[in-house]
Amino acid sequence: MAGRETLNEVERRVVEFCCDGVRIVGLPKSIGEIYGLLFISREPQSLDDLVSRLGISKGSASQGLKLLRTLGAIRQVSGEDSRRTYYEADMQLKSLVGGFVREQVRPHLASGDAKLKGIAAAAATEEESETREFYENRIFKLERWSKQARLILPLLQRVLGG
Amino acid sequence: MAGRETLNEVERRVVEFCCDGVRIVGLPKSIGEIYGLLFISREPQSLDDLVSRLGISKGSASQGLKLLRTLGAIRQVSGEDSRRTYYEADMQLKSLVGGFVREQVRPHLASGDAKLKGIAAAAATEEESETREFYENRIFKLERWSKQARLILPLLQRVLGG
DNA sequence: ATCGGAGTTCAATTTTTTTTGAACTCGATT
DNA sequence: AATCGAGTTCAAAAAAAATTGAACTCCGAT
Repeated sequence: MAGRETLNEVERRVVEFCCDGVRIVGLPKSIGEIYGLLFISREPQSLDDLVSRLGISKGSASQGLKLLRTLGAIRQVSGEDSRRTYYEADMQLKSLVGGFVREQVRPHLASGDAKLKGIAAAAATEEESETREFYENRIFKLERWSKQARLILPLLQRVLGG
Repeated sequence: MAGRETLNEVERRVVEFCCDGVRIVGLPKSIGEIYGLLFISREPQSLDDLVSRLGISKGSASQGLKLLRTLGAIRQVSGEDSRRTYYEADMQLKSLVGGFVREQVRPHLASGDAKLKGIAAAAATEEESETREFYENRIFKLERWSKQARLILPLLQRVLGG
């Protein structure tokens, strides 16, 4: 059963639902397909199961599984064939969001902060004092935004998780 | 001054910063450029100012302004030439996020909910009772996620705004 | 009522992102 | 030590998204 080559209606719909979901957060469709199928499968699935049931390439499946692993959205488990690796979905929204924040959001915030420093330095060289003050005021706003973004993250965790 | 054709260093850096920002939330670069330049300009800018200073096409500028207007991220104001429309940036993070949620997030949540109904209906036709129960359990989880996503939104508003 | 120019639209083009597939690695099997 | 096959890699192809630009609309001035 775990190895049949087509999706039933529930599976198809859940896979599509997950595609929509990952697109919202800017991840490619194949990620949603893989996660979706793992999510709605009773048995753990191997890479080749995903390839044949979703009709995607080995390359996509391999890369998709890799990303989902780094996000902590799936888990490796053992299955019937001892020399394959099988996967199942982690279902805690908390850990999905946590992984996403850690891997995709925090790096951006960090590089944003670095860029803000550069902007401030450039503004400091502005000679006309009114313009310089205007710039400093604007930069202050940007810095506040960055702080507020950071503030959201632990809050998210709290709502979803503990 | 408002009409010069190049960006100074502060302007360039702020524009780039905003590009990065909008990419995170999945909007095209041109949106970030336009918002960024309005954000860091002391004078309101017209469509043609944006075209010449950012080096983008009229089409892009027009479409970008339209989207930013629907998000409530910019405001129309009057400027020196009475027959042009000038714009300035709305700087309240609250209203930016509010507009984004209203225009880009809520519609997805709504269509997601509709799809969940379809999944539930499909699951109800599953004949094997263990599988059906498994599906129902999974669908329950998806429904809970959807609820939690909605829960976040007002919370966001509260942190950023009121 | 015609003209001029600001702004919009959308099909074609360009750019970016995603997916593919064939060559490869590596560990287990004979 | 040669083979098998699961999984990875990455350059090339395909698909998707953004941008352009030329034709258009609309309004105000002549």
